[in-house]
Amino acid sequence: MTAVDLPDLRRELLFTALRGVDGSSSLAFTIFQEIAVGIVEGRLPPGHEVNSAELARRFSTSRTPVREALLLLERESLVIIPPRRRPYVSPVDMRQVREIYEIRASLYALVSELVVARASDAEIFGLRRWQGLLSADASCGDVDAYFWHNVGFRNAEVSLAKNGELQRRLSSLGLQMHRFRHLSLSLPGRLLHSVADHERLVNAYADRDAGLAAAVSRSLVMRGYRAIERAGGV
Amino acid sequence: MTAVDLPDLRRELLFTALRGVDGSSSLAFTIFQEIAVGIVEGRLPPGHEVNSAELARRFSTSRTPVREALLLLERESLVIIPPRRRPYVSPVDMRQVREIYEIRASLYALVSELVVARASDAEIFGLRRWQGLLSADASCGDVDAYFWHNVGFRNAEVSLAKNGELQRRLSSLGLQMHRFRHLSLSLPGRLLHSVADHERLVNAYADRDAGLAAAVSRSLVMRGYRAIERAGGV
DNA sequence: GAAGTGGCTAGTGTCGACAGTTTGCGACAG
DNA sequence: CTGTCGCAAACTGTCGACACTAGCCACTTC
Repeated sequence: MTAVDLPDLRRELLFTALRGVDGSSSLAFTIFQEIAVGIVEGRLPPGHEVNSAELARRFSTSRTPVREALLLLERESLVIIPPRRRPYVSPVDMRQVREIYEIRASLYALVSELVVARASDAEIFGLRRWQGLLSADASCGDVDAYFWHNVGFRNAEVSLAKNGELQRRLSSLGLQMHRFRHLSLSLPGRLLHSVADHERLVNAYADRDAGLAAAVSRSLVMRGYRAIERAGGV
Repeated sequence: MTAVDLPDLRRELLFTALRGVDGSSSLAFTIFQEIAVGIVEGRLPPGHEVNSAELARRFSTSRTPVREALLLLERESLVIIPPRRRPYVSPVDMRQVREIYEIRASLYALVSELVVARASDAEIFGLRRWQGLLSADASCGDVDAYFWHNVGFRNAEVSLAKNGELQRRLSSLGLQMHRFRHLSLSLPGRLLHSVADHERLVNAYADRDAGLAAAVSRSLVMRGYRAIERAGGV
């Protein structure tokens, strides 16, 4: 991977499942992506006010597509639009983090159950490839690569669950979660735990043990939450 | 309840958790509600094309708020907006029904766990009031009243879980689900099963048995799905 | 000096209009 | 009679403009 196409790949991973949802013009979606990336990467901090006229100038377009983009951002809870007032980047508090992780834990447990029920042996074997990448990243201590390969692993997993609605909703939650991801993985020892969990998970898949897979998935997510908690919150 | 305020009450139950999400003008939200009700009640059948110009005329407004309303409808998966083509009411197929029920089952299981962990005894006791209404409706065989009291029960339950994100997402799923609700409850014997389940659920809450409550919740939802399946699908 | 009041500015929500695209219909060839 | 091409109507996406509201500052008043 070069430094050029890596960001594209990342964006791809973030927005794939959401693209289909957007039926409106691709112009609005482009603006939506641009701002969303700015938010999840922290360039636009929580509380930062966004000005539709200024955005329109910056993207050299009128305010109409910008407004639609803002609506899309609101749908993903990245922006809050008070009536008749300026939209602003939504704040992240510890309460919301907890809420999102609770939902994710439940839904990934469901994913695991569905994978066991519906994925073929070949498909499950395909997950081992991702797991291998994760192990390699962890032993290098490459937190960033680990994170993105982790996203890839989860995307692969979710698509094996063969539930499009679930995929869409998890993707939406994922976008939110990327805002505080740096807190979750940068703790010492965190990567090794995570690698061990992934290995247990793939083994549970191979054994077709739905209960175990669900439990591991759930604890994997909640371990991430507790890591943030231990790091002192957001 | 009179015949006048009943529809309002119903609309309230359907849209409460979504209203906060909408930051845009109340005009767009009003149009959104109007069309959404039309869709979930079947007046606008799947595949029906909606014309933004005509809607603008009907609500005596311009096309801009209508477009925003359509975006809101798309966010709830009630409408599909292909690029540069007319939006149309999204079709419901059995696959999607299954997908939604799977997610709902998981999330209501989570709700039950959270209720056990977080609700006070008094709050749990409050659920018994709803349960009483359900029993009464079932013995009268009043399917319609049963349905709406059921919605009330679930809303109460979800609010006891004290997870705002979860509430919003379940509300969104609920809107979808109302499109095929009539299939789920009108089967003979269905109501009695459902009443028994609710009783077991409230008892599990009172006993603070998280595992049992989650299991009952899950099976309660999936029983609804199997009822639709048995009725021959959508 | 503090509190209330009035105008001023920035910015949203809405509107009507226009360009580009899709769709439906009819003419025409095979 | 059937399938294809082309035109006209319809509709979407986008634009610039306007009214109206929220928030702010200076000014007045007690």
